[in-house]
Amino acid sequence: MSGTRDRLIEATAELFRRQGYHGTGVKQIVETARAPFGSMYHFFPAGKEELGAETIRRSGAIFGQLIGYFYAAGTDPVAATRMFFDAAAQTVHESDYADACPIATVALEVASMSEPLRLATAEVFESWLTTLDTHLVEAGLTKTQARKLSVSLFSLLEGSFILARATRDHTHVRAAGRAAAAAVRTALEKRATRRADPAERFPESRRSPAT
Amino acid sequence: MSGTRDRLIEATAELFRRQGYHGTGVKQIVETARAPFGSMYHFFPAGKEELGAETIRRSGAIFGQLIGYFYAAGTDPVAATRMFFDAAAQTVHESDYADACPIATVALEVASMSEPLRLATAEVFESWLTTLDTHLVEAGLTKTQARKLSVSLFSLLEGSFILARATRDHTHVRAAGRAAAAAVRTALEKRATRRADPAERFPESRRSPAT
DNA sequence: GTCTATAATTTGATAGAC
DNA sequence: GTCTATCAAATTATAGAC
Repeated sequence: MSGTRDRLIEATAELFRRQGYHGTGVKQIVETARAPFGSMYHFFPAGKEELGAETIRRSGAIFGQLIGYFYAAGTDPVAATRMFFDAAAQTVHESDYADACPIATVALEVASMSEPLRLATAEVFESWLTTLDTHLVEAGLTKTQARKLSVSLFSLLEGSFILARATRDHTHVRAAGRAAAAAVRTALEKRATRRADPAERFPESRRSPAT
Repeated sequence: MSGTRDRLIEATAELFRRQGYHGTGVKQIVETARAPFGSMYHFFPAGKEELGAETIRRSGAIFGQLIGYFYAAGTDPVAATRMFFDAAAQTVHESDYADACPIATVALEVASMSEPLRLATAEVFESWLTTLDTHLVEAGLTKTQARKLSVSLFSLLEGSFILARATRDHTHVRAAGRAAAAAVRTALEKRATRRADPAERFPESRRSPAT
């Protein structure tokens, strides 16, 4: 059917990832997509903002699937974390520091500028956190523990993406991945400890002198 | 003398933080700074890019001083981390999710677009890491340990800023701060352990069955 | 649905009077 | 150094033929 619409979104996604929302012009989008100018406003009557929202959701879904692929059911969360960050670091490096998070740049740009676009980025991020939550809960964490850890994993990834792209040093993403894996391991150990040692349910007991 | 130049930079800094580089027009800058249009090109002959680079360095220096204030000599790094993230979360909240990192948006925007601006952001980030490194080394970590931890602290802060602004939930920054403080505490404990127990210098020994 | 021409506005930047 | 008028180009968006 209308492959043009898809090409427009794919082209926009690629340009947004590298240049952000305001750094990408509509003209550049239709040129990249090899689509006629008028088709853009045919498929997206509300213009750039509508195309932007659609692109954010599409890019977010794809990246979310990638997260789900690494954090698949039955996979060790510690290993998954290490592998995911390492793969991300490799992609950042191989793309010459162009391809990191597909929507982070746009998210920061529109956070205080466009409520529809901000909402789209928020929904995407929330879906990523939910994916991580689910897997961490399967691994034994409570929902509260899982959510806190998911926020840390998200932050370590996104923050290290910023640092890597700015300094052109992808090892920052690997380093953040090591810290992330350690955080996951610690969280899982705490769970194991609590289950194995009921006394640990009383935090006050930890105030006793170290052995 | 020329307060006009300073006002231009200050206005640009404020606009960049909220709207990014491409989302901020030169006209808007001079209006915000209440400066005549011509003055901009008088003080910054190379135009927006030159003003942008100057602004990145200025904003970066101010935020770097803030980091140095929290991580002052003699301060407990764990407490400093918790307090810094909490203060950041509060600022994000009180500014209605407008004021987070002063240069992160610009850093992502220009990473693949302008080498002079990218370099400015890289230098700023590097200076922040160095400030953190110094304090962590004073607290007893090796340079290698300190740098890894600094990258994690940076990433947790920047990543949680993205999440907080997108979702309009500043508690994400607090949560990341808790994880950051925990990472600092763990790193310092490892240091203490190694100093107290020379056997720990041989990682292989940890492979022995748990007691 | 496709494509071109063009409108309307905004962009970064300059010239030149004061 | 200040300020205005203005430029050329790029921006988003529309109209209308095909």
